[in-house]
Amino acid sequence: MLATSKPLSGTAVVPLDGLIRTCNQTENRIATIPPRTKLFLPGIDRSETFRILQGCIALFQLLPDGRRQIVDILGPGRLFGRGISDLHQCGAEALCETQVELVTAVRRSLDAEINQSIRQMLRRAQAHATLLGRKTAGERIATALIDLAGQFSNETGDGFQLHLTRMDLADWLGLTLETVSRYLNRFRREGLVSFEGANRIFLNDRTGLELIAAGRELAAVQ
Amino acid sequence: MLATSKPLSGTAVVPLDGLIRTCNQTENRIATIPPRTKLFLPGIDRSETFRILQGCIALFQLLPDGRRQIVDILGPGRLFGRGISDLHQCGAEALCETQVELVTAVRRSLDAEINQSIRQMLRRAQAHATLLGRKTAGERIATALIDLAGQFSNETGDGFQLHLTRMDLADWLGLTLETVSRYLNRFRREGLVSFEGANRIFLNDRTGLELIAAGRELAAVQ
DNA sequence: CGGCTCCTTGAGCGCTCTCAAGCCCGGTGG
DNA sequence: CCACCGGGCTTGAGAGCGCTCAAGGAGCCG
Repeated sequence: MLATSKPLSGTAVVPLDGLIRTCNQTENRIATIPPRTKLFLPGIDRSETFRILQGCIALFQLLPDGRRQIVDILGPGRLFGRGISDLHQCGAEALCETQVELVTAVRRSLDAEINQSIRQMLRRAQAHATLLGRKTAGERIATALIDLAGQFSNETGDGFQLHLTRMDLADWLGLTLETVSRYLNRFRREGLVSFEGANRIFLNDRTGLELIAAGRELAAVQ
Repeated sequence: MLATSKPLSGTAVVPLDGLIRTCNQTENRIATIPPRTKLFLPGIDRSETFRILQGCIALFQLLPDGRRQIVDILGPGRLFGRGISDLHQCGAEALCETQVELVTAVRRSLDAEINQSIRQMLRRAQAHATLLGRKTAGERIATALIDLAGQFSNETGDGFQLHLTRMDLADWLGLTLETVSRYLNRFRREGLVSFEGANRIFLNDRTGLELIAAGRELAAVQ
C-alpha cells in the first residue's frame, strides 16, 4: 500500500489538477507528495476530495507583506480539498512526504463524511482562535503538543514525529521561531517532554501538559 | 414584523429549548431576545436552526480561568443553532435586543443553505485565526470595523450601530479593553472614523482602513 | 444627587519579539 | 578523511507592543 505509487516529480509546487491526474493513473488512486511541496489551487471549482493516508499537510494563509498563519495541521485520516476547506484563501503544503488517496469519485456515500469533516475543521478553527486570542506562549505550545500527539502518534508509546519545523510551529501558534524553541526546551528541561533528535517527541507528562494547556500552573519565566 | 413577538422574560440565561418554544408560539416563528441574554445550550442534540432578523449574537468560548474568546459575531441574515456551529464548546450571547426566526421546521430545502452557512463560518474562523495570530492591534481594529460595517450598516451612509462593548471587541480581537479604546480613539483623531455617542460609528475613510487592515501603513505609535 | 456601567487616558511593566551569535548535523566535494 | 557549507535549532541581550493598574469622565437611571 505504501509503495504502490511513485512520488510526483520533484517540483516544489503542484497544481491540484496534477495531483488528481496522478491519483487517477494508479488503480487505487493514491499519490505521494514530496516534502515541502506546495499544493497550488487554481480557480477551477473542483470538488475532488483527498484523504491523507500518511504524512502531514498544513493549511495556511498569507498577508500581503508575507506574514504567514497556518490555520490547520492535517494528519492521517483527515480529508482535504476544495470541497472541504473551500481553501477560500488558503494555500496547502505537505510538510513531509505525504500519501493521499483520491476519494471523491469513489463513492457517493461520502457526503456525510465530508460534512463531518467540515464541522471538524470548524470546531478546530474556533478552538484555535481561542488559543491564538487568549492563551500564553507556553499554553499554546502545550496545546499544540497534545494535538499533534493525537494526530501523529502510533499506538507504540507516546512518541510521535514532529513534521513541523520550529518556524511552522511559530506560524501555527502565532509566535516566533525563537519563542517556540525556548518553550520546547523549557518543557524538556522540566521533564514534561523529551526529544530524539529535534523532531521526534515523547510526552512524558501528558497530565502536566494538559494542565498547562488549560491555562493552569505555568509560571511565566520565559 | 418587528412587533409581532414579545420579548422573552427578563432572565439573563435562556435555554435553546425555551427559545424554540417561544418561536413556536407565534405564527411566524419569531422570538425577541433581550440584550445581554446568554443562550444556554443543553446537551440535547437539537438541530433547530435560527436566522437572525435583527440584532447581534456573539459566539464565544471560555477558558477554565475565565478568559473569554469571541469566535464570531453574527449579524442579520446569519444562521445559528446547534446544527450550524455545533456550538461545540461555544456559548452564545445576544449583545442587544435580537430578533430570531426559527427556520428549521419550515422547509427542507434549507440543507443547502445550512451547508453554505457552515462554510461561511469556517471561512470566517480561519480568517479570524490569521487576524489573531499575525495582525497587530491596529490592524485588528481596522479589520473588525470593516467586518462590522459589512454586517450592520444599512444602505443609508456608512454609519452602523456598534453592538459590542469595548470589552466585547477586546474578547473578539484578542486584545484588552484599554487597547481597543486607544486605537478607536486614535482612528477617530486621525479622521478615519467618527462616533456618535460611543456606539454609533461612521467609516470616513474606508480605503485607509482597508490599507491598515491589510497590514500596510500604520506607524506603531500606540 | 448618588450609584452604576462603560469608556478614556496615563504611567509603568513584562511577555514576546527582534537582532545577533553560535551550535548541530547532514550533504558535498576536494 | 576532512573542510566547507547551509539549513535548522538554540540561546542570549535588549527593545517594544500591548498589558496591568489606576484614576477620572460620561451617560443613564433611581
